[in-house]
Amino acid sequence: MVYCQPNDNIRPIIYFRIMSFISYIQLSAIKSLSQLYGQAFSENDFQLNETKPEFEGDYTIVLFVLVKALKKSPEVLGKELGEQILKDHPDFFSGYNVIKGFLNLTIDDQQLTSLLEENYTDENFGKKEPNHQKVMVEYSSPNTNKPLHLGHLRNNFLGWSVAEILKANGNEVIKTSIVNDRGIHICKSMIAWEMFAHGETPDLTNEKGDHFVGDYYVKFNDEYKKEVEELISEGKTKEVAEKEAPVMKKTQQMLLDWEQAKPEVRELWKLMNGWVYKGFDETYKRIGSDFDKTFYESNTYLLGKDFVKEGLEKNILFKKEDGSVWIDLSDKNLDEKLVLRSDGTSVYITQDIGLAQQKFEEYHLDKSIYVIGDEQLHHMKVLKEIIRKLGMPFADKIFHLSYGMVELTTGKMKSREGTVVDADDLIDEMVATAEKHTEELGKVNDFSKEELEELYEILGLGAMKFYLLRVDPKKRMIFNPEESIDFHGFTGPFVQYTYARIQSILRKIGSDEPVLNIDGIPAGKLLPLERQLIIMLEKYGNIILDAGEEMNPSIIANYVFNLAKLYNSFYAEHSVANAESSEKKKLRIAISVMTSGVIKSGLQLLGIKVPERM
RNA sequence: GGCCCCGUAGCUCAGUGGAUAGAGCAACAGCCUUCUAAGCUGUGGGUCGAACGUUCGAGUCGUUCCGGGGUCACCA
Repeated sequence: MVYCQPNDNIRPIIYFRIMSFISYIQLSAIKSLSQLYGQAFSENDFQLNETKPEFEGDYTIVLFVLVKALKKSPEVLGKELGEQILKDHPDFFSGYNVIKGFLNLTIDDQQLTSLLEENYTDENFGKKEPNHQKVMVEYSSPNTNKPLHLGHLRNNFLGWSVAEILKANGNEVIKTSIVNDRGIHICKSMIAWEMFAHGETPDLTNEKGDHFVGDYYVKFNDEYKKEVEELISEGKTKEVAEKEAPVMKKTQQMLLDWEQAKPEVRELWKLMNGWVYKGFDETYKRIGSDFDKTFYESNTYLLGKDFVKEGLEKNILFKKEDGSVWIDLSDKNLDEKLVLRSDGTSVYITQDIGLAQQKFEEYHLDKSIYVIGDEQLHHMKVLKEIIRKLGMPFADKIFHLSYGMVELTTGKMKSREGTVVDADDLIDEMVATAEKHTEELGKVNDFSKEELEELYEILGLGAMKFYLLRVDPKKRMIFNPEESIDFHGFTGPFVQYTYARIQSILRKIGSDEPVLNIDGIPAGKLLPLERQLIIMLEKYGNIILDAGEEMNPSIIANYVFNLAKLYNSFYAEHSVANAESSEKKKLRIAISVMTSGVIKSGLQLLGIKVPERM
């Protein structure tokens, strides 16, 4: 985004607050081109890239397109433009070189140290001013008949992180969840509990409520399978057996009773959902998921019926002979879609229409984001289309942030086959791994028990969140237990380690020098790694922008990893505390402070905390 | 079958139409008397699924094909 024209009367340092290097260079090039060749240019007339490490320079203008337009050889054009840019912005650039069709520009060291000095203690570096946009992010949205599993974790981490990234881009964000607290699946657990529990409760068995209820869901399926097999052995067909199994009939009756608000059914329902919520809350608290507003399907499942009536009157919807109501989407390459059953009850999509409407009315949203798996791409497309056809104004403000399934190395997760990775178990395992590694290394033996436990949580969850967020959400991912448990390389703990390492340096230096108030970082020749770090730090603002536009936390994860990697190379090469001169020491302290700040900030956008020591 | 997504190193993944396609893991070889070795440095490993096409230039864009997945319920 371009905010203003570069002007030689304004010192470049001013731009640091309002404009990224890359924007500044782009405008500089446009201006110098116009001056040179007497015609107007735009950012589409050339390409601006980061210079590849094997060449000298920081940013590169690709000249080929210009070569064509201006009918000059790349060498001549590059030289003329390089000279002109340097002449126009002598403070900002210190040199250029032309190789083939590439004009490589080098930023002046003084600009880099100025940028560092301006920003190195700024906790909000890279984040944007409020843009007065209201965005709702719906995520998590669990069923209350079984505990959360690995797939839910990807959803939760993704939703939470995207919400944070959107906040960092200046949006006002409302996090919500729609709890799927009613329906046949809940009744299954309820029936099984009535049949087999003999009054047991999570308190009596000392079990987490969601797991407790989930166990009865499994028991239901076992019983159901048994009954179906019995009926088949009595000579019934599979279809008939599945319909007539007594336990299934009971469950369907219970659903009807629930809908008629039969008190004893509602009471049991409330009781068992209460157990589940208690279990969920524990998990949510542990993984850091939170919601500004929770919708319950039991409150929203009747919504949307008004629109059916209205749609019928406007002839947008039509009724079939059996009384069911449909919408024809064949003009959008979609089929006819049922919106009301023949018995007059609503289907999933009917409530979705109603809830969407409620969200926009209640919160005056500019955008509504749904974090839902990609198996519902079709459903969300249909929903959007129906809303558009019904003439609701917010159809284009609905965005489905779809993400791929998490699969295991052994294949897909299936709850009925017991091949799910339970969320709580996985977290425990990751935290235990963190404990194991930490004990082996023995660096924090002086920590109290409480401090150690906190550290294990930070590291275990950091590893897990990073593992699930480092891949493009759109792609389905394979969960490899051995790899996920690795704390080396492209992992959360690696990045956390870099942070802790910097804190260690600063603690040691801080005792005799003020670390956070360096007056005047001296100019001077920067070493390659010093330059690279400052240039990389400067990019953070654009990274936040990209991640926001794409709604993709993996952009942050990749950036923060590369930053940590670069710092570690720097660390191995140059000493901060024992720098060659006091000027270099000041500079490197500032680089270290800013690096740790950006790491902390970036990880925070992923929902990952940083330890001061590890 | 229609529509949608994916195919890059042994594995997991990066890669705004631009220079010799990059990381991590795994393998191998080095580096702890100096700021945390959960680290650093190096080596090996690729017909970017295939073929055409567009372009000065294609892993990236288009078409076709091959392979994998999803989806097309009076389920949620």
